[in-house]
Amino acid sequence: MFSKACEYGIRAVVYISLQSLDGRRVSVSEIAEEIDSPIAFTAKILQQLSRNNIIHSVKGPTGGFEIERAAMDSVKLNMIVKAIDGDAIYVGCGLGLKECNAEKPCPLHDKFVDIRTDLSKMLKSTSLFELATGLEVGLTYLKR
Amino acid sequence: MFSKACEYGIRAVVYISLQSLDGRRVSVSEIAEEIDSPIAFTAKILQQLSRNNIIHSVKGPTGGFEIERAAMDSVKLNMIVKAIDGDAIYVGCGLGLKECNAEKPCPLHDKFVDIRTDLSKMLKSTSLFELATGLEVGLTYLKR
DNA sequence: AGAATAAAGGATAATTTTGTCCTGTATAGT
DNA sequence: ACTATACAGGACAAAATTATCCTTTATTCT
Repeated sequence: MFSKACEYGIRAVVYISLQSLDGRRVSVSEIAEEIDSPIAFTAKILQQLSRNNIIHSVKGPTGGFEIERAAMDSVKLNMIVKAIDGDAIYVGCGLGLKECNAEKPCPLHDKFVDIRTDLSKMLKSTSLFELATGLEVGLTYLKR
Repeated sequence: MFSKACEYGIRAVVYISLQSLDGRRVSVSEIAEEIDSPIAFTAKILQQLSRNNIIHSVKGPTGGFEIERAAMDSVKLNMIVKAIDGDAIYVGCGLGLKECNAEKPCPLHDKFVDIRTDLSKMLKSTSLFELATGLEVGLTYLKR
């Protein structure tokens, strides 16, 4: 569904959110450790997210990644997916046709639209804060 | 969502179904031409589908691929997806965790289960016949 | 039997995705 | 100013996916 990069990205951002709720800035190595992801690859993904203003990075000692409390509400999953995987998941045809739309639909078009609308709604309505608090309360997990 | 291989596979099988409804057996080159896919790669995928008894292949002159009328009803999309992409799409965690289930869910687990249940239902209930007849009537398209 | 046709299958290549390593740059603390 | 820390970014490597080519096998038709 999502690329590996996107999976790591979401996990990383949720972990950063969780720590930012405690006022803690976190380093790439801590993130990679906690979400069980390859460290250098994770660093690349965090760069992308930082460039897209989804997370905030601070260089130097005591530096690391953080995310403002307000951003945890305003940043939804779809923004993270879009920053990493682009909008292929929203736009592309399920059967890979270049030209596929209501006028000239592929055999799966209508059924796909339904699924994708649901997925899209879910991603657009799920905030980082929601995901981070689930973790905080111990309802959900990020590792393994 | 699906791999390229799977996209080609579905398109190919739908095209074969359409032609089989007319009693026509089709060659790899005709299929690749009609669904706009790389011919040799398509051949590999058809091999897989043939080994999985989803389509029937006949060697030699007048040979090619075909699918029985009864199979068009019994073969659902999920069987094709499974034959090509395996069951990762049904089983795996949305965030890539190895261990993710109702006991120890990832932050997205519940929301993902919903989406995937819908996708799964759709694939399990969509037959080749249904897709092929949509094409036949000119409601849907396979190319471009 | 021989020639032509079409799938099967092995080997290999190109591309994309995933992943690593190393140098540069900013910053905090002494 | 110096040193240590941590992100930024470029170059490179490995693995997976996508794609091609060529030989073999089965079958039909003459």
